[in-house]
Amino acid sequence: MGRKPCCEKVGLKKGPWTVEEDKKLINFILTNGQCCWRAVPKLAGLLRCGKSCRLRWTNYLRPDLKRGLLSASEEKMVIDLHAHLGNRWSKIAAQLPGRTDNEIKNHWNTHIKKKLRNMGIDPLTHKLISPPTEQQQQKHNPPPLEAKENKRNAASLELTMPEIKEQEKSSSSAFNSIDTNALQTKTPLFCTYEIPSILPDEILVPCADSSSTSSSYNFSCMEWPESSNLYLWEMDDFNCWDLICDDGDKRLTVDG
DNA sequence: AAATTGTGCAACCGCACGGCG
DNA sequence: CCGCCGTGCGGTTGCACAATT
Repeated sequence: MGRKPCCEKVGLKKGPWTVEEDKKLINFILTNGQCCWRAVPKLAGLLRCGKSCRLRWTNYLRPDLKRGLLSASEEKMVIDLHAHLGNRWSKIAAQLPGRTDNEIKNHWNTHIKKKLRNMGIDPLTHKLISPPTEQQQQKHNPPPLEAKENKRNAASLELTMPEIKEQEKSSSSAFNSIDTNALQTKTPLFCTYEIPSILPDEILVPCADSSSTSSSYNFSCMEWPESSNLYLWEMDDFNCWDLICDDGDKRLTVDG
């Protein structure tokens, strides 16, 4: 109530960061470490608000970030953790070294949600999407998909199911926890109403001890990819930043 | 080839929380 | 205890690029 904005917005730059700005922020943090974010833009000579600087650093410039798509095991972890924690992306990200909450949130919204829906699982509750009543079925025949996903879903179902089945075969599949019979009984063009009625806890993520907290959640069962397609920065990778300095016109890219 | 539509992701916004005086 | 301040979090938006028509 009546609280001051986090920063004086007049004259501040918004939108995508330039290489020049990245350089300034990186140089500042390497020299001074992470201090009061509010002071960072001023001290670093940036026309950004502190929030923006923090976000840029944590989500993109941090040297310990992994780049690239989440591996199958990471995806599985995200699903498991989401079942426990809900949309607490920062808590989920804390369990996935090198991943940011923003990245996981985006991946969830664009990939995982879709996959779970295609499998007849509600991404919010991690339970089977309940079959509609007869009335509902009459109202919505054929059953509507979410507006934004209609077209793609209709086109991709044939592609996604074999993918899912393929993943299923893999021991490190992101979908190990899903009842395989439920999948095998479905045709590529299955709809959610064809899902066999099995109890949600039969197909859903194997929850850890309910008494466990997010910090004590045991992932010893998880397989950590040794050399996935991920690109993990190491200390030597700070050298990447030399490229930034040498190449002022290009956007900062660090993906292999 | 051009126009339209869809997708993925970086970044922004506003609120909540915790520390401090 | 209260209010201020800085920071973190989660939801949402905007835009570039890809796919489709």
